[in-house]
Amino acid sequence: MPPLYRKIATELRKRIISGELSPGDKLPTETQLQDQYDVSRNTVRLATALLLNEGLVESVPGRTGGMVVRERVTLTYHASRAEMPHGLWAESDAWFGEVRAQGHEPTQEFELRIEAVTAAIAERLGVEADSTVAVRRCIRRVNGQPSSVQSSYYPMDLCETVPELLSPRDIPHGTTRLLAERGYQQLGAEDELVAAMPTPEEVTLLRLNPGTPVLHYIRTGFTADRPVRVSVTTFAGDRNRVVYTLGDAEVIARFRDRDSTE
Amino acid sequence: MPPLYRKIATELRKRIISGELSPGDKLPTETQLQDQYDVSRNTVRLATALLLNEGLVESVPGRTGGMVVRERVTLTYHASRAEMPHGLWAESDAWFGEVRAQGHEPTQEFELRIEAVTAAIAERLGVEADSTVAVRRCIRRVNGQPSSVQSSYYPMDLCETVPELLSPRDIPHGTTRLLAERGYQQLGAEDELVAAMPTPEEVTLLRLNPGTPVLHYIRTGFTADRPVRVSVTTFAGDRNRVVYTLGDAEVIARFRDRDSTE
DNA sequence: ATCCATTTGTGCGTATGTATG
DNA sequence: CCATACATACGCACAAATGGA
Repeated sequence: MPPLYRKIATELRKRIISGELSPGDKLPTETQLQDQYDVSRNTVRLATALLLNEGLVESVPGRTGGMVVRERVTLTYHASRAEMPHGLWAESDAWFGEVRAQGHEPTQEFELRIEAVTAAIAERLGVEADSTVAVRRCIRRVNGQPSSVQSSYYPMDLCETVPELLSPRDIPHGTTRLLAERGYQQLGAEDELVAAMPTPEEVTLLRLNPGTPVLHYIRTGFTADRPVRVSVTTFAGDRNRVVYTLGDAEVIARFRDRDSTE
Repeated sequence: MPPLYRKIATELRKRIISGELSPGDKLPTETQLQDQYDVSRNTVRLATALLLNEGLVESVPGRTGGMVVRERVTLTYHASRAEMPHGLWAESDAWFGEVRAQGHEPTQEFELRIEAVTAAIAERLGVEADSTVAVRRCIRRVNGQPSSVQSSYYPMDLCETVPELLSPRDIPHGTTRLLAERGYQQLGAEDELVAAMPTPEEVTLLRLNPGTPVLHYIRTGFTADRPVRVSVTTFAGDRNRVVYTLGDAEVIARFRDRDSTE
């Protein structure tokens, strides 16, 4: 027999998932739920806290506020199209194009820092634990709302050959192409994907609601000799999706076309 | 100025992240925190609830219990190695091999069901919204602990040509190879990755602690003509990582070797 | 096997603060 | 300014789980 607050949460959750309550609708107020279930306000709040943590609702204070059922808009990020392997597009160009194609307005802000590496980055980048790296950080927004944060790490010795990396602005045709032009051609990459709960820093950066997980997407790019770049992208979990196309992309495109014309 | 419970959570979080409190260590008890910060028990519990939801700690009731700092063991799933494109391995064989290679003991249980499709599956599988599909469900455990749940959906017409799909047991060399032998060669696939908070069902299935997100991994497999399979894998977010190798896998392997021999 | 001490879990009541229309 | 919603904080009580005496 589950405790009261769980039962209340379960009933409300059902009403949300079934569609009886659709995005934008409001749950009964705390007072209404108190009366309805004949419980204390504290118990009601335990129930709604569960739904908040599941990301099903968000709370809006004020006269006309309440617990509002959240909407889920998903933006797709095509990882296998970005910067690989005969990279026609710069990664940021690719992202801009994708967002626009999905009917939204992309913006991004760049930032450059020189930092000491963390253990996780050092290992992937194949540099000493106490070395410094150039970090190109980029906040990407969709319709003004923060959507993802990307930090790209480059070994310092690379920046001597390619000083443009130290520019705190967008690089016109993308860093991948720039590196290739200077003899560092990215031949392979390894992508890692992890779901996690955000750190408080990520919460403020991405304006995450409580209960929103993030998707960490870590790409390590290799030339023939060694890793030349590690980029860590943090996606707001409820607003993003990462997609890979494997094998023959034609068969998939063909199906999509047939699908949309029928 | 953040509220009291957030300040307490922030201090405790710092001690965990800095390593002052390592996995297995216990936070001060609720009573100790009450005295230490001179707050009510409720406030202390609001603080620890945050850490619980971030997955940093888990609670153990009882005499010697407490809030224990959680350990993070990550298992790697190589998505680009599984079943594609010249598929040497069956997907489950591949998974078994990977888990063993990482020094753990894999087990899995199969289950077969015939179900009406959901909208999400119907769209990906290219079938009518009211049609039925064969669902092969598989719970994968690592060292006895549930690690991921995979549901593979096949259109019913496929099961007439390939009746083995309806077996509620493992298929020796994998369904991908079986389908290929019957003329349904999987030429391409599309993978989608999404971070989400688990449904209560997923919580019980995967024995998830509160505050643990999941990683949904959806693969749609295509023959030259159409989708033949959709598999939805739900990974416990704190115990799994999905990896893709893009481009020239050699350059990455070379670096790994050099790395491990030095 | 029993009881006890400790710790977290659930639940009640109350008061005051803050945001919004 | 007020009414209403959620947010923070206090206090209390008892239940459930766990390990040790």
